[in-house]
Amino acid sequence: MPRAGLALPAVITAGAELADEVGLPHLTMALLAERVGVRTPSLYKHVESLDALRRGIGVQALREFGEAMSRAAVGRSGPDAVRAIADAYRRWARDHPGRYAATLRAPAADGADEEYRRVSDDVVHILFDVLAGLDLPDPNAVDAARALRSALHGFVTIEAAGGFGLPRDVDRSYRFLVDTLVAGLRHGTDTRDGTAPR
Amino acid sequence: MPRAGLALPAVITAGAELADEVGLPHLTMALLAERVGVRTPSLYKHVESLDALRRGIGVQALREFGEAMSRAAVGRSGPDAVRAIADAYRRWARDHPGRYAATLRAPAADGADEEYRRVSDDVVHILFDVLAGLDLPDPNAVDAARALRSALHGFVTIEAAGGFGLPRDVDRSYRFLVDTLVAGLRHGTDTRDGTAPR
DNA sequence: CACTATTGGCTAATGGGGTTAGCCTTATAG
DNA sequence: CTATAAGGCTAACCCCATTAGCCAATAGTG
Repeated sequence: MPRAGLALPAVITAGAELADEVGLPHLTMALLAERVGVRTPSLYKHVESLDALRRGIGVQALREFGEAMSRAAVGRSGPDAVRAIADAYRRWARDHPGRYAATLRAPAADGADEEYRRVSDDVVHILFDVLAGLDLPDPNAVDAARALRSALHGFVTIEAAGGFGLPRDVDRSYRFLVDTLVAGLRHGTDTRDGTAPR
Repeated sequence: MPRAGLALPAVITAGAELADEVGLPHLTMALLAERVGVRTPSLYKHVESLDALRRGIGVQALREFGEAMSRAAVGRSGPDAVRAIADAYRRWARDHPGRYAATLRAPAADGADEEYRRVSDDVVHILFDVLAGLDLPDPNAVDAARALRSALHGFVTIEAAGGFGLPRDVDRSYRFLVDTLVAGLRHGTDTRDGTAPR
């Protein structure tokens, strides 16, 4: 019954581009409205709220992000694949800072965000799979995936915030991080108590 | 000449507490004013702007954070010290989410933020020092410090955002991350080309 | 102890951002 | 061709940051 729906996904995409340009915290309904050539209140015919917009950007971004990483892994295996994925991870985050920031979201109330959790899991599975090709001595792949994800996310975030003193050497540091982690995973942790940190 | 100065640092501290309670993004001048029992505009007699408040919280937080980590390291050395610091890092970040978030700041224009850079460097030096006691085969301590910092920050951030699916096992995953990284550092990366990632 | 400069609080006001309500036009389905 | 609903608009509200300008209390100073 309705008319041509050109807006819904287009608005999200425009929002994502804007977020990349001005930073997610500076993404504003007013700014987006101007960008798409509409008065601010009109946006609410397409998006429920600013928060919903951010969520939409996050979901869309996770999809694109996952695709980019998958693409980077094809035809590679082992440590080479891990490195390729790590590079793709960092490059994508740098090229899409607003989208990347939208990727991390507070836990949406009571599982309301079914879709979000799904795409998020998809991305984690990519890490999971690439680590599976590493013949890890330690069977706990969940821990390994979390470790890799933490390392990549942390590095990329600190870099984006300008947290590393000197701008030079950052590429090498990233390579070092990835290689060190892979080396650690392959040798296994020589700790044998399963005690949680106090 | 002025009168008793009870406000300046107290306001920052109150702001830090509030940030921990409601989250840094929800920290507002109005809220803080209410908290300290004053009308909103009065805050501007103590703080230049909301952004300055956040910066102040960040600097103060970095000091406290550094102290907590130093305290955790005394009497320990080697991998044990690294583990202790890692635990202290995570615990502090969990106990002070608002302060921790304030810790990461965009690069303040042109070196305007001398003080910030200093306390930030202090914290990095702690990591630096604890890694020095590890007898690393690879002399590049800067890379090692960045790696450790990235890993810890990434883990803590993802955890705070509720990014890990299941809440259980997180303690073990953290331990795994730290041990894996230490193992990797000790064995050295078996990569020998210094080429930056493409 | 009185005097005065200054601090630290207040009210009023401005501008911007999110959001809602209600109107009106226009394309589309029938 | 026409009824309908999507999609745009203006007006209005509330919350927040920030500035201007006023006033009381306080702390040095004589």
